[in-house]
Amino acid sequence: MPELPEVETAVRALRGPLIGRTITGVRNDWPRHINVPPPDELRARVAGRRVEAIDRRGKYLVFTLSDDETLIVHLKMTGHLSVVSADTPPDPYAHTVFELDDGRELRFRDPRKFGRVYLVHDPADVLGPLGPEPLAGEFSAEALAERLARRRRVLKPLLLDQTFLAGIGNIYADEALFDARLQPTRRSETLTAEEIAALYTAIQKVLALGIAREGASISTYVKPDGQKGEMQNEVMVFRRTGQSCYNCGGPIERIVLGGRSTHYCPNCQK
DNA sequence: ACCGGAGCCTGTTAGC
DNA sequence: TGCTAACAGGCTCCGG
Repeated sequence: MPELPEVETAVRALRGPLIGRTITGVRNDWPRHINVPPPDELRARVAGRRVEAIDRRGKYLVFTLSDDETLIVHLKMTGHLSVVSADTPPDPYAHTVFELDDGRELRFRDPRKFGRVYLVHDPADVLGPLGPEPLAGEFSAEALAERLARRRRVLKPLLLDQTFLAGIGNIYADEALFDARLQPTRRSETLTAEEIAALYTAIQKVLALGIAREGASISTYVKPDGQKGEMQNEVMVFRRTGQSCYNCGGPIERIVLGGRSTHYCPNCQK
């Protein structure tokens, strides 16, 4: 469920309680939650390591540990990270738990079990295939145009392709396309220079707004402290099927593209 | 290169 | 109200 703004919100909230802490142990009741290495090896390599930095790349959380170890977490659909006292009642959905040296623990709650944990020496082993960060300074409208020129794809699935751009998911793809006034079914090679500029601006705008509002609590997403974000109040089309477009008053439509629900205004988006 | 469909999981929601 | 089917903010693999 979490996309770039939700993951960024989690990263910012976790730095305070985690940076400087030492991980003393790992519990796991669903081995497939740990992608690499095998759970026993991960436990051995993580124990005694200190959390030195927490960053985000696309939808991944990246924990830089001491001794050249990097812990990477992807929340997928229902993942949630929180730091709580170790005597907090156990959570049956917290399939992977990192015990800390201050009597607290980092819980990776994940009812659908799609999330994954990685421990690597080289973060590129996991993050290598990702496309550019949409909010990074070096990502320009020209860079977007250049990447678009190399693809011939329907816009919506292209925006969801993490090797094209990192971090956009279903909410922010629909919202960016509405803001750019582009039909989700438009093909990437048909965009004019003006439309590419509008898409570039729209992507930056909706992602920045999502971060400012600390994520969209439309389904199950909550911040690490359990509180809801505010981005759900700013959504123009996502899951507004049948409701009135805030721009023209016409009904928002829902179609399926690339197997994903897609919401748009057929009147405003061309 | 790109597209559609199945699969991974389980909880919630929509519809009859 | 109750049951069932559809749906879910992600991503990978496979065949065409």
